Amino acid sequence: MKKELWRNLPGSKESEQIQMIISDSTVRRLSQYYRTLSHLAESQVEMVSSELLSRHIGVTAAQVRKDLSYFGTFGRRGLGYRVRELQKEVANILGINRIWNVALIGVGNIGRALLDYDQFRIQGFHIVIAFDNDPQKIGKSFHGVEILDVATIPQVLPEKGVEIGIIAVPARAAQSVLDLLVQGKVKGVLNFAPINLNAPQGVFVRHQNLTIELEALSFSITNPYWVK
Amino acid sequence: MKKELWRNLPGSKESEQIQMIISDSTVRRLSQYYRTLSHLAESQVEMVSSELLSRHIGVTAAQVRKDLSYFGTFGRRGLGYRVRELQKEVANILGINRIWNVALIGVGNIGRALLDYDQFRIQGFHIVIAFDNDPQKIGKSFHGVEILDVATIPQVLPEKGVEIGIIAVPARAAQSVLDLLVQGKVKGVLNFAPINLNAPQGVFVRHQNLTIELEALSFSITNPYWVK
DNA sequence: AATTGTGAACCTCTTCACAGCT
DNA sequence: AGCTGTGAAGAGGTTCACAATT
Repeated sequence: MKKELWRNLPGSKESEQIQMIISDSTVRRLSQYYRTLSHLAESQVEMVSSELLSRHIGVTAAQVRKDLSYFGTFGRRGLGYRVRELQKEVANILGINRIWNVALIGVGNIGRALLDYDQFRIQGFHIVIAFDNDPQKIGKSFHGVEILDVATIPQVLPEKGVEIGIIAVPARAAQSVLDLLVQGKVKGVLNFAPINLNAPQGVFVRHQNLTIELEALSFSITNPYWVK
Repeated sequence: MKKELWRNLPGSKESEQIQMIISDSTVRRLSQYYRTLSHLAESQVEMVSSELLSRHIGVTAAQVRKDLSYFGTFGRRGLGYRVRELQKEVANILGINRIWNVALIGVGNIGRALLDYDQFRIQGFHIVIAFDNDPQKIGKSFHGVEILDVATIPQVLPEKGVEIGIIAVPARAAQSVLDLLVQGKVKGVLNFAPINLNAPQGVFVRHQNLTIELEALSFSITNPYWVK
């Protein structure tokens, strides 16, 4: 009784165009399931129930089962899920069963911290090249990663097989950097600049805004009765 | 016809206990409205419509008006909102009309980047003290911020007037650091460690997970038909 | 004429509850 | 007996559409 998502293939007939959208919340939880499954696998745990998995993440067991059900049937009724098997399945779903080449733009304090951040490499995201517009930095290397002129982005990215860009430049420069990344044919961008960016259809942009989170904390502390 | 949220005050009668919950999405958008309003104010713009504000953030105008309506009536029909007035109101709502003293725990690569990150100070979040468990670092200073032994957290935080903690330690140490912060009577925590944390009622914890965002990007690129 | 504030409609996500396997 | 997979119900968040106001 396998149920799977159908791609909205270009050539498919009207009647087959069942467009299924996976919510951002589900994707983010999948990433957390993957991390938990990795820990369990390291601890030699063989089987796991949706109940146990859910407690590690802080959601309900039904939520875990529902999330997984969008992609297939991975468990055994009465038994649970095989840890290593499910870990592999989730990696396939997330597309992290491979190496992603990443470019970093902006080698300021945040950029340097990211270059230094082992976790990216461990998870298969390899920063293979960096860019800056500061002549002092261009031509140098940081943590074994070469720093080039931002102007060369469109040319260099395809050569290096880069598909993901990380923007760590000031807000005023972020949109023009994004435009260069688009010229360089990246498919996804992680933006640390606190500004909304316009990307063409098909280029995915996600935002990581450090002050939003602090301000949200400030709100919760200031108005404790207005939050869960 | 002013409508405002009522606090669920401890002494209030049953019938008055109208518990209004503000969603996380609304709070995060408020933070973005504030940033946009600040830019507009710097540019000497006097009035702004919900339509214009919405386009800066990438939401609908109705969404902007609905978000603001939870807290009062700030606009003039036919005219829009006064930029500086609304900016102040949003600052009050978010609780950022003041200085927050912040403690940083973990002076590794991420921690150092945060110490170095001007934006926090500009937005009124002052990192006044840092902690680590590395004897090499304890006693030193970084960017004018003293680094103390994590063991002293419960004692030092009240002395320094710290209400917010930032956890930038490895996952395995994060829960014990949180427990120390709770002893030190912090009210909110921003956690960079990729692990779920258990906090007592009344202590707010938010997570900033850098790899979740990259993995979500990987999902979007790998399955473009399954996302918006 | 322009724009807000807001109930109602709509849509999306989460939880419930139970049939179906192991 | 235990646990998954899932349709249906429920809860929550967003958009619509229009009366009210400047």
